Amino acid sequence: MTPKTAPKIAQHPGPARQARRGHGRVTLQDVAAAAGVTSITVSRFLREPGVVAPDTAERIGTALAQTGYVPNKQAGLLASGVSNIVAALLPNLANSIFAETAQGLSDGLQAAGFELLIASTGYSLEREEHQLRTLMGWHPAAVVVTGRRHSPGALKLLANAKAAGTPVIEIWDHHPPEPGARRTSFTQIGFNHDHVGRAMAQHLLAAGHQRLAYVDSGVAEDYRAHERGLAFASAARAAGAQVTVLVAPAGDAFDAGRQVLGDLMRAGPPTITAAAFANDHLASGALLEAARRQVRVPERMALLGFGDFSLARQLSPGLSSVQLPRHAIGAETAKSLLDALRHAKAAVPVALPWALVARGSTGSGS
Amino acid sequence: MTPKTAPKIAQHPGPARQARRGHGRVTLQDVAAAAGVTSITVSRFLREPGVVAPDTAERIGTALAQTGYVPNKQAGLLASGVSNIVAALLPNLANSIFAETAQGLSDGLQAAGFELLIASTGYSLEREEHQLRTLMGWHPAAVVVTGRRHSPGALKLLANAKAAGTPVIEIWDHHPPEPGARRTSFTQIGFNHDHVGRAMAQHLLAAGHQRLAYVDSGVAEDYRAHERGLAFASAARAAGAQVTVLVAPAGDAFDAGRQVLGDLMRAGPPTITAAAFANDHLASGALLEAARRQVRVPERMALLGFGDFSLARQLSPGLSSVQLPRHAIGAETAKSLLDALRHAKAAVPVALPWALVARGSTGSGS
DNA sequence: GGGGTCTCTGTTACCGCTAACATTAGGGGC
DNA sequence: GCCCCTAATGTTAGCGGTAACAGAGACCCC
Repeated sequence: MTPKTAPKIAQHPGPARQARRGHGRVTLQDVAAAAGVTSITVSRFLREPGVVAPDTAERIGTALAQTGYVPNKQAGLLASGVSNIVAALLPNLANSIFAETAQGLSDGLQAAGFELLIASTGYSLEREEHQLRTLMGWHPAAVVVTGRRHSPGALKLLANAKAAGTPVIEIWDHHPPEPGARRTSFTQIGFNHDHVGRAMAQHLLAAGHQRLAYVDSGVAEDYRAHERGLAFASAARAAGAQVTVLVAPAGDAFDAGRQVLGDLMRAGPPTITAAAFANDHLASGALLEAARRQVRVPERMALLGFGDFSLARQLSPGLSSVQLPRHAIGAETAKSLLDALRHAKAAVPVALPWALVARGSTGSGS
Repeated sequence: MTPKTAPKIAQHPGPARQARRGHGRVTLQDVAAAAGVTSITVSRFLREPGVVAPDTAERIGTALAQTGYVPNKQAGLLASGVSNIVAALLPNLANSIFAETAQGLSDGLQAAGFELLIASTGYSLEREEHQLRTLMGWHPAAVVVTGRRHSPGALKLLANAKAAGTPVIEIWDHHPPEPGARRTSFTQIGFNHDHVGRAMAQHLLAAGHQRLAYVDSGVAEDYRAHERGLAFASAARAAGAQVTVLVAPAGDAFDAGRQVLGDLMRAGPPTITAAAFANDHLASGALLEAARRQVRVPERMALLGFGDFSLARQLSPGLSSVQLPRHAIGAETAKSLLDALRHAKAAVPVALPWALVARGSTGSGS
């Protein structure tokens, strides 16, 4: 049996080659045929309706509606060589902290006709590299990654991208380059976690506490939480206070926070009187557990969170926390990116504001 | 000035056409040249390393490492005509309810070499249609949408996709087709919201309540929450109870829940003694507000949530709620999808289990 | 030793679309 | 009438890969 082909009519010599066309989808050619023009005219019409003659435009419009044409992005991007894709890598989407950033990015990019391709890394550098490798296959117009720590392979991919003129932005961090480090530097949009850690310590010190604890995240790879802890500890110690660092157990963050409260109460002597947490979930768990155990907050134990989740101010006493530019990081990144792409220049780094919100759990109001 | 071209060496006649190649990226051709083979050999090596001779494989491996080749997905997918993309549309990513579903989908698909393209609709049918139109441009291998209600335009797109052999799955719902409705039916993977609403009513009735309220979501387009409310009300009324339906104000869901508690206390006579909520955030807000006002839960007011967020069992009393197959919906969808694609058949619908978890807020334990 | 089979690599054409250049028809100035 | 210019559309050759088919050796068997 010869392969299935259309009957040949006076065709040039050569073997019957199996046609690859026909995945059943409507192409520009089909639309063009229906409108009595060639495909390029339809292509032009789609990008700028004004350039074709009014009656042609009308026929093309009808043809488009009739056929239900859906443009093939693969073909379009390949042919034009320009990409309207922005690739973004976040540790996590389930966590509201990053979901809002994603939302901010998405809003800003969509308005400008860009598409967002998101992947999550689960805080693992290995997964980040793998995801990045996959994303780069789409030849994105820009790349957004979270934080300034990456695997060597990922760094190479990012450096290559930057060298090829693709803007690369690191979000959720804003840190001066390490003195000795020799690596390509990328645009940073976020805030300085050292500053936050220090401010958290100062807030507790100002309330008169001298025996402090920092409760680090159970996610070992969350280096930003770790950095805040280091800054917290060093600021507190510089002021003559004592600091214990605990690591929250893995699993449900509320439960972990509950459990940590027990550890905090048991610690000493000397007794710990105030604790700062890597995130609000942990802190909320501790606050709820304190209520259950009738531990007086903030008198016996002051609690300070990070992230200012909407739950924080609902508890009683309200949870003091650090309010973050969650959405702004995404929005600013989109802005910076678009600017860089439009003017073919590097994206500008941005340091975004954060604020320590004092509530009842560290002493002030309710 | 003539356009910049390479010096021509005894080239065939014809005008100098400006080269379009050269976006600065490494192509298969470059790798092939470095390895001393043709591009097709490298292409084969990439997909199945075993088919090329061992020493060729080694040279190609070296060439790949040297050049830092990143495959161009646009070109690959276009040429092969097969897509490894699954497009998914969810109302929201910031909401943990859907984030976990996305995670389940992503896990299942990534293991099978598929890529997930996610977009969010913000519960708006209009945005859904727009996003769907955009996503279809990638010619995905399968399409996942949330719920069974779509705009006419979106329905047409989905029907076209299904007709072209692309599996289409509706998640988070599982509902018998409406009798009169004339539309293409798609595979559903989720649960029946009528059943849940009824069970919520029965739970409160069994605890002896006769004056009930259903607090609907502030998101008008969340028809599933609305359906649960209708089923709740009709089941309760069938049992002789009275039902009031409230709509939560927009804005922060905790605050809305707090506010609703006030409304519930003020309602009557006769007094309302139990309320079911469209989600756990609202219910938690009400529960926290009840604690603040020293309203006794469940004696004076029983509260029942939906979603069983991790916060639910942390409060005291614990919030009774409906535990949902959040992750399973994603995982099952991935499974069903992969099966359908592998065997070129329709995806099988799945009804997934949910469970009403009784805690202190409706009477039982702590 | 001839022919068959297997392994490996190459040639050609094409995926669906767009950039660059070409062509045609009509309009206006002199 | 001729020329030039503009507006509208067409022709050709890719983008960077992959499918289908072809061909060159090596090996084996009778």
